[in-house]
Amino acid sequence: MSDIDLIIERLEMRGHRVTASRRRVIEAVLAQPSHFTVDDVLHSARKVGRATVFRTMKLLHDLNLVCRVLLDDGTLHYRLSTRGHHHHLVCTDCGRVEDFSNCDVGALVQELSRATAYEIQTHWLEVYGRCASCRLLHPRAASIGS
Amino acid sequence: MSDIDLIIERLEMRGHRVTASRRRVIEAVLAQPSHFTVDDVLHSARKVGRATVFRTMKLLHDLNLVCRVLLDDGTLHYRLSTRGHHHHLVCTDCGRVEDFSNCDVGALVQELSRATAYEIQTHWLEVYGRCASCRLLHPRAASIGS
DNA sequence: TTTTATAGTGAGACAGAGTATCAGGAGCCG
DNA sequence: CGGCTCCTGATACTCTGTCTCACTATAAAA
Repeated sequence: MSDIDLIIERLEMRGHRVTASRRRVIEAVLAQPSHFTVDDVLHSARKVGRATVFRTMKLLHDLNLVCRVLLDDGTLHYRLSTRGHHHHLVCTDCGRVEDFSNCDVGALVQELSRATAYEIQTHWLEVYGRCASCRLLHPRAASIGS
Repeated sequence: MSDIDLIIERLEMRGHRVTASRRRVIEAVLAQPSHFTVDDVLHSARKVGRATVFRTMKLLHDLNLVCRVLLDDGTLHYRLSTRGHHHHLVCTDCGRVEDFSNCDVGALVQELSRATAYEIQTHWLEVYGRCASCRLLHPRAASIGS
């Protein structure tokens, strides 16, 4: 079963209608590189209204089929979610994004919960750095200044 | 020396002019509760143009006098930065924000760096939960649904 | 297959956050 | 005090996202 069919099945399971526009948006999402903006999808999925692209992205997010990545510059990107809860390591040069989930945030959160009496619900962690190839191409470049 | 004088001194040190508008914005920032939006400052600092408030907030952020908090609903808030690097624990009911810096993210980042060959530059961590008083007032309320 | 209730759509108006422009005003330095 | 610049405020604009509403198409019943 192809990726798109899996997603469509998930939509049906939740009682959402499978429309032509939704198919087009999902196809566009699947055709994107690792991460992308709503605008990218909008340009890729021709013949679909702007509002519908936003609505569909929100739907996919609600269904945990897609997750958000906050880039260094404050812009919000999306990417297909492969696993459940995980975090992102974003290369500030080329924009490549790695997932990681083998993190100790769980322990930190427990400690924090005990210390503050908060009932921790969720967290958001993004890590920024430069990937191996960018470091080879531009060793320690342009890292001064604002 | 008062808070405002400290900030002004910092401005001067970096070669920025100390203007009446900047004073008014800084006073407004100091008068805010723990966290606030640009809009809050805008309403509090009367007689200062919108653009100038944005410019001054950005300036304060660049000078590390103020830091950003990403709320659960996606809105960006500000707060005075008291220490250097730290993170936020945000109550999703009342919006209260706690700082914490005694976190193990450093170890996580080192491990991550070794595993991925990234040169880690920075990270962004926000934790969301419900604070003790909100849990007392509304025990396990309204946590179902979207 | 036809009907039907209603979820979904698209165009465009709207809203909120932030930036660009530019003439005029105010700081800082000599 | 004079003047070079930085800064300001008004406003137009951009960008992202939401709302509205008349219309359409889906899914399920008949």
